[in-house]
Amino acid sequence: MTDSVKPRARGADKRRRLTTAAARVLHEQGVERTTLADIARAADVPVGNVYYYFKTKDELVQAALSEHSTHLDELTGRLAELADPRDRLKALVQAWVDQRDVAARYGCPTGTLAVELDKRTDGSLDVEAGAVIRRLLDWVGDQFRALGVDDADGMAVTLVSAYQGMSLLANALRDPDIMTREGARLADWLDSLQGAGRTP
Amino acid sequence: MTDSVKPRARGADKRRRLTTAAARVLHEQGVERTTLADIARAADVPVGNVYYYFKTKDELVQAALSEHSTHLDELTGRLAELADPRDRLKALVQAWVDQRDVAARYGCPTGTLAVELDKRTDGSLDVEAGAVIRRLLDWVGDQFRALGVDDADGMAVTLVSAYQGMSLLANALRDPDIMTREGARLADWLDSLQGAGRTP
Amino acid sequence: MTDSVKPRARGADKRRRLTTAAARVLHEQGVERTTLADIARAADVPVGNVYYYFKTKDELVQAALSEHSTHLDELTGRLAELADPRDRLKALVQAWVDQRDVAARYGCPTGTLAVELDKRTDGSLDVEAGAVIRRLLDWVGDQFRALGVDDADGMAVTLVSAYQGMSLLANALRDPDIMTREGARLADWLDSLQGAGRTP
Amino acid sequence: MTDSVKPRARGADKRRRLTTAAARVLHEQGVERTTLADIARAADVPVGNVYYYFKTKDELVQAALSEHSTHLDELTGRLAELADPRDRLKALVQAWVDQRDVAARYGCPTGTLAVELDKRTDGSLDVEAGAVIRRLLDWVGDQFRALGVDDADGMAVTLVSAYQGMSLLANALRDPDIMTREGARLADWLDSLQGAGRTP
DNA sequence: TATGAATGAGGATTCATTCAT
DNA sequence: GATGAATGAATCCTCATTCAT
Repeated sequence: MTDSVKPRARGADKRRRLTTAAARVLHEQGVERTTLADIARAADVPVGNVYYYFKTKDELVQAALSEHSTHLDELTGRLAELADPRDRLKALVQAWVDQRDVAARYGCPTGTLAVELDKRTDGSLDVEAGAVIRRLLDWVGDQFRALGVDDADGMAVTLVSAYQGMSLLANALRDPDIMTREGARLADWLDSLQGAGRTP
Repeated sequence: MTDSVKPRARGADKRRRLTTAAARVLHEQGVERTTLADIARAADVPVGNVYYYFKTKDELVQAALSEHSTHLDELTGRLAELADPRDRLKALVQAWVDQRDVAARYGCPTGTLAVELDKRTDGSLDVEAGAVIRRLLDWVGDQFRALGVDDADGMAVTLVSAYQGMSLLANALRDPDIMTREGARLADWLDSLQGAGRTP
Repeated sequence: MTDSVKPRARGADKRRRLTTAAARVLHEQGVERTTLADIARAADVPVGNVYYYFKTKDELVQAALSEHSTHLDELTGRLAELADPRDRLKALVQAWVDQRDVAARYGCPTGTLAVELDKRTDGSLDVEAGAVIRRLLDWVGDQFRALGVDDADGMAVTLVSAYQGMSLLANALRDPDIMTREGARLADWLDSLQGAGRTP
Repeated sequence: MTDSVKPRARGADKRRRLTTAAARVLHEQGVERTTLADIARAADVPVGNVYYYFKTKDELVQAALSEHSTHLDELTGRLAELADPRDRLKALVQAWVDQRDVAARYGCPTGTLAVELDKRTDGSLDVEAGAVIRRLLDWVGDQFRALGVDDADGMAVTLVSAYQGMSLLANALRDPDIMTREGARLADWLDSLQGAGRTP
């Protein structure tokens, strides 16, 4: 019987639903404009019950951050199957471009979260948002290193910076095509790199 | 008598103080975390008096946006004195780098404002934030055009995008050096461009 | 015209009404069982407006404490008009007895407040409640000293202790007569004391 | 088999643990500031399970009250072994003094519970708290009667009153020495009693 | 114009109690 | 009997906005 597993399964399920809903709604509405009731509604969970799973709103923000971090892991996991680091980076850029419509409407989930959390003077969530970005930087840096370029970490900053910048502009101008065009430029840049890289 | 002028003068002064305070405090704390009382206090204006000058909080946000727009005008005005468009762009980049400490703490004023306002579904402030960024894009595009490069507007997007991206990363990682390094890279890139702007 | 004074007067008035209401309602219902709405209603002030005068619930508790402290001052002020310290102490006891019905229903305002606040592990209100009691102890000690008895402070503890004890018992047993009987016993005891205060 | 008994035994054990925990935690934190979860945790019983043993929170308060009542019985039971009623009363006072540190931190368990419950307008727990105190009064009165003093019940009120008062003061001032000094005074007073008592 | 005061609609959080296994 | 999970009513507190003078 799966019956005996059900309660716990349902509990885990609710936690999952709340996390997913939090990630989505916080991305769409921002942290401050999102009420717990919004998240609860999106997850189809009674408001009072949210606190069984998350003691504070900040813990939900934290969970959303972890969710984005997990998405990053899944993405880099898939990209790891590509043999050539250059192909991995190009596939990463392509993944960004594929998200152009969401980015044009709501920006990069992690980037916009970081922007909002960095306004805080209290708490440590800002640091955690930075940590997710740093993990992306590290992975990108590893690929550049595998490519044999000088200053792999500097190039990682350039690439991720370009991604955050184009997402912000696409969002501010509500124009997904910016993602497409800048993505193409980045792909060309990656193609042009010999062992020693050139700037875009 | 200057007495009769004083009230009006003081009125204009208050409006100005409120606008300046709004620009600064909204940048530092974000729109949602800033209360009218915060701005009133920073401007040394009684809370109840704010509404004489600004009918809603959004009007204050709007005023802050205009303030940033004015700053942009002043900057481009100064840059216009440089003869070479390439020098103008390089000076622009240098101006960004000069702001690195503020950027590392609070991000680009206009960019972070745009990120926050873009989360809204109501109002039109998001559009206005985009408009400020578009004016920067236009000005940069004009310089690239003067330089004689192909796809001047596309390059403008690349440059402004890089600025927003490096500001966001510097902010998220609390590292002003990112601004310095990426700024240097952008300067190199501008130097490497073939164009009418510089004699051989 | 008193019109121009009115606003401030009304403001001060409201603060006063809130303080008085807080002192009474907190005494009657206890700190934890009293909601801000209870106090607001008793003072006939809209709930949201309470926060204009008191930033937190604890500040209202604090105000209630000050109110009791003021009552104590007023009482000792009146007693100071009596020439003989023994008479002062006896009048103090009489004042306690006069409050027997309130004490039988709700206990000593300061004592019960202290009991409740002493359960807290946070904040400093418990200390302040103790301070009010200590001021009573000090005043009583001064009278005993004036009477020329040995160990005036120890006797003060005994007297105040007796007051707190009889109030607690009267309250727990809902029997005001306990106040009357113990009050009489205390008066006898004061009379029996040898001291400089009374000629033979 | 003891197997079939075990569950019940365990059940009784849990009930006991809950009662003991309730008595302690309610004394330390007060009724209103103590959550069922606090008690459950202190008793190492799952929250949801508490309701198998106690239908409401008030029943737990009631159980705590009974616990204190039982402690009183145990104490008077031990004191009954002393032949002289005066010695019994002096031993009672000594028992109070022995608890001085707890009293200085949390007050008399029954007294502070009574103070808190007396603020209620509903329920009957306030009466029950009074009943425990009355049983103490009755026992003390019996001892005074055995001593042959006039107005034994009045003297009982005086003695118990002194105990409650000194506990409250020790608690409010966080000073256990108050218990020691007042205890000594009470012992002297008991010693000084002839058949017909004198007030302290 | 200026300003202290007022207002009420939320919003996060807590918790006793109940319920489904 | 046992227990994790669920529920919703309450409560404190915030704040944009309005008002009276």
